[in-house]
Parts: sequence; structure tokens; C-alpha cells
Amino acid sequence: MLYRSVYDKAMGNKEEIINVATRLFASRGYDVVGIQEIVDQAGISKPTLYHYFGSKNGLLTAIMELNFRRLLLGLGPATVYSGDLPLSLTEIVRVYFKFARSFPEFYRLHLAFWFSPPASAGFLAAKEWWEKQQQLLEILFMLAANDHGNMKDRHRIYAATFLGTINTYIAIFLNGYADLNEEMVHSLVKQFSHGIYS
Amino acid sequence: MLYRSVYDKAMGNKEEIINVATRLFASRGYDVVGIQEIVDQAGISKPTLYHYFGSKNGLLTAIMELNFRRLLLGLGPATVYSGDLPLSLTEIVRVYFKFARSFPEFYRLHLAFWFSPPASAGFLAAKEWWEKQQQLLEILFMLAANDHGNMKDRHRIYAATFLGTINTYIAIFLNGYADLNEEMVHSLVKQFSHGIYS
DNA sequence: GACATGTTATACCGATCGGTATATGATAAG
DNA sequence: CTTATCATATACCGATCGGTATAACATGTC
Repeated sequence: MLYRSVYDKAMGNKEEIINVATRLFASRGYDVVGIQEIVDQAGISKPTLYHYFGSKNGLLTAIMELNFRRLLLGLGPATVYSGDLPLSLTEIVRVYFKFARSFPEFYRLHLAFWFSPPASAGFLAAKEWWEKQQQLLEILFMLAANDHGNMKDRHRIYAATFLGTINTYIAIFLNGYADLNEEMVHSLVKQFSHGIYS
Repeated sequence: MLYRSVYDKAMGNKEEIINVATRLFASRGYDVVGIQEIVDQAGISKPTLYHYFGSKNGLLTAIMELNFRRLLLGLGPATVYSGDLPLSLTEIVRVYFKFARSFPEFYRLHLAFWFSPPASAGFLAAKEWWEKQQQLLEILFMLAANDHGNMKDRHRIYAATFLGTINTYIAIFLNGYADLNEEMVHSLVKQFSHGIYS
């Protein structure tokens, strides 16, 4: 392959920058962490970072894209409606829990952006990805509405509430109050389902 | 009264600074909003702000204290256990919903801090106030556990989940997905209660 | 070896950050 | 009318911010 060794080196640096930045952003905040601190801890210099990402916001965009792609990769299949809504919901919760356990630092970062000021860089960088999640869930609830009469025209709020509930549980996990085991999965689904069907 | 007119003027400026800062912090973020912008919009100059609050962090502390006092004022009576847990929970949700509707800008700000990095200024400024809310709820669930056998030793996670659920609904309201009416109050309580008793 | 491409470091930019030294008004007490 | 206190403004501080101009270096092509 052409340029193999060159790209290897480049990708190594690129990933290292992303990893360092994700950790720093998650632990202290996107706005207060300076570029200098990132490049120092990554063992490179500023022009290298700007060579790869163009700007601080470009770096943030890259972090969002990399991680949300991972999430959506698992979420896509889980949101396919098979006629059994509780089964789909269960699978979706499993996907989120597994993702949060695999990338807790990123999940904390993206949760912070979730409630960040609508005009902040973090909110804007993550917005399109939430809309994709919301869309996947809305489609599922819309299809399921054909089988559950009392769900009609409520797919948007169901999707939002379901996502919110999932994030609540994950936040509790991230703060050390509980584990994200299979029992929690079923507890969440049962609780949410009860709010829907009654 | 002594110093009356002096303090009147002072309080007017002090409140104006708090109002302006709350709005700016909530809409764009604590870290990115500079002192200069706050004093410009408040129609004063920097030394005046530092005279009242000492530092940017002091201003943030004052904002937290003012608003959380308002919230806890209503939350205290609502968390008194009377033997009817669902009734208490309903009243608590009403208090939170009313507060969120009265001070949406502050609620957005404090929700952002809820998930902010643990080492960030916002998280640290709000931490002690969350702990007070958590404590009030824990006591309620602990007392209620005497009447509900299957609740024992779970008061901490119940308090955390309940608070998280409330904040989820409020976040959905703040994003324009739903209203915080009496129907939502009962929906929330019913849904949460189902997760507890079963 | 000449050349093109991609990668990196040194050193710097203007702007803005949070915070303050100094001085002046305003107000009330004696 | 003096004096003390609070309140406020002008002008400034060093530090750091995101970002870049310039040049050197590494690598693969021809």
C-alpha cells in the first residue's frame, strides 16, 4: 500500500490527540481546556493539531463523529421494529448501556453537552447526532403505534422520554450510584413501558 | 432604617448583575462568558461587580445560593412524610415543575452543571445544593421504607432516580417537546412508583 | 538526485481573559 | 463641615487564549 508508514504515523498522532482531548474535555470542560495543554499531553505541538483538525471546534467535531458512529452502528439494528416493542426497547437499552460502559469518558462529555447552553460549541457539535438517535427511536415508536392504539401521535415525546430515561440511568451509573447490569435493563424497560401502555 | 437608600441602590445593582449573568451563563455557558460582557449589559463597570462578588466564581456561588434557596423553601415542606408516599411524590414533582416554569433560565443553567465535568467550576458550585435535595429525598424514602418492605436499603438510588426522572421531564419541557401540566405530574409519579413497588 | 507531498517545530500574532491599583462620587454620622 | 464608609469608574496588569507564518524534516515518486 502506498504511503502506508506515513499514514500509520499520522493516524497514531491523530488518535492520540483525540484520546487526550476527550479525557481532558470530559474531566474539566471543553471551554477551559486549552489547545496547549492537549498538545503537551499528546507529545506534539500546536501546528500538528491544527494540521489534522483545522480548529479547536474541528477537533470537537471529530470526537463526536468517531464516537457517535460507534453508537449508531449498534443502535441501527436494535431499532428495527419486529412487532415486539418491549423486545426492541430492551435491546436498545442494552446497546446504550454497553456503549456507556465502554466509553464512559465520552459518555460523560456528551451528557454534559446534552444540557449545555443551546448556543454553546458543545451543544452544536452534538446536536445533529442526537437528532439521528431521536429519529431512529421515533420511527420505531411510529411503527409500533399501529399495534398499540393509545400511542398515536405521541412518538416524539416517547422517543424523548425514553432517551432521557436511559441517560438518567447512565448518569447514575457514572456517578457511582448503581451498576448497569441486566437487572437494570429490565427495570428501565418495564418502568418506561408502564408509562406508555397505561 | 439606617443606610436604607444606599442599600436600595446597591441591591438594585446586585440583582441586576445576577439577572444578567444568569441569562448569559444559561444561554452561552459560564466559561465562555466574560466579566466584561456581564458588566456592559448590566450597565456598570468591573470594579462594581468585584465589589459585590469578589470573583467570577463568587458571582456563580451567589446565583446558586439565591435560586436554590427558593427551591428548597418549597421542597422542605413537600418532603415531609405523612404516611402517603405517592402523595408526597406528587407534591414534590409539583414543586419542581413550578420552580422550573418560574425560573427556566436558571433551571437550564443548573441542569448543565448537573452533568458538567466533576472538576468544573459549575459542578462544584452546585454540588452542595444537589446534596441537600438528595438528602431530603433520601429521608423521605427511608421513612417510607418502614411501610413498604421491598424498599429497604434502596433509598439512595430511589432518590437519585426520582430526581433524575424529574430532571428528564423538565429538560424535555425546556426543549419544547412537552408542557409541564398536572397530567405530566401524575404520569411521572405513576411511572416512577411502578418502578418502586414491583 | 530532483521533486512533490505530507508532517512537524519554533516563534510569534492580536485579542481577550480574570482581576486590580488608584482615585473620585455619593451618602450618612458626628 | 469634617470624617468614615460604601460605591463606582478609568486605566491598567500579566497570563493565556485560539490560531498562524515560516521553515525544516521525513517520506515516497520519478
